[in-house]
Amino acid sequence: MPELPEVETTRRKIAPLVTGRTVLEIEHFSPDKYPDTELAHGRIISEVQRRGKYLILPLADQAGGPADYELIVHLGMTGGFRLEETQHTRLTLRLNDGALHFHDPRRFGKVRVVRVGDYAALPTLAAMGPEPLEDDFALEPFAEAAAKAGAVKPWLLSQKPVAGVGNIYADEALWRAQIHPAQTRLSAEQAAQLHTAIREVMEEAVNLGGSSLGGGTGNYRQHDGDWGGFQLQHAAYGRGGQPCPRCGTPIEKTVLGQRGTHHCPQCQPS
DNA sequence: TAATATACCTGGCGGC
DNA sequence: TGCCGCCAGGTATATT
Repeated sequence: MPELPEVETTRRKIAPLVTGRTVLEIEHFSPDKYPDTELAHGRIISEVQRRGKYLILPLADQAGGPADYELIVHLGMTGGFRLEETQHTRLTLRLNDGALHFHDPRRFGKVRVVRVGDYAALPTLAAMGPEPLEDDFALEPFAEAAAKAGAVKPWLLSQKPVAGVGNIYADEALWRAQIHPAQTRLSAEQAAQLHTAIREVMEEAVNLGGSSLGGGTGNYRQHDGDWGGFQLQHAAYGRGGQPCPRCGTPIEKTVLGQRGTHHCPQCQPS
């Protein structure tokens, strides 16, 4: 399922296909699910930005002019862009120079057009924490918040301490930092380990094009059908019952905050 | 205010 | 072989 590395990979791949293009029409049959998309018609996509797991496409009414609206896209669990229409195409972005199809089997994805910076309808985006791969993801405020936080994994998934961490990368980062997912109030040393682990995991996953998982409908693939490669590096996520790569103890699968959670009971004691 | 629970959604898969 | 029900999980919303 798309988390920050998968969304960043999508951003890099679709940017050359849409930047500078005029939106002729956004076609779909779900006005409730994809509101205000008609506001994009006739506008020019000036660039493709990313904030956490959201893609943000600023829209200007003339080439080189300031953007007055933004097309916001969240891939949900199964969303992605395709060059060809599929059985699960939910929305089509028709441009003056081709088209992109939003493929989303489980319909958890979101697409909407808003005034620039007006994220009132997207509270998670409005309250998004710092980007993990940017300099503003500073250790000090992270450690300060971690010292007061509840269970660390749900805290990470809230997007407030750091942007873009989902279930897979939360499990992987906690495994690397050797912290139990349910631990509360991290020590300064643990916060520093986790801070480093989040950066490492995200950086490696972005470099490998994200994770593609087999089975279920959670398959993430890039717009051209390419698969990511980070799933081959998973140490904990999806490896319940298999030996921990660090100590050999079987990885335990539990449920925490309604989410499947994987950890090593030896390396990540509670 | 914060933490926790639930709904949304649908294809794959295991069990019978 | 076919049917049934569980499972996956990011976000918004409701509840505690």
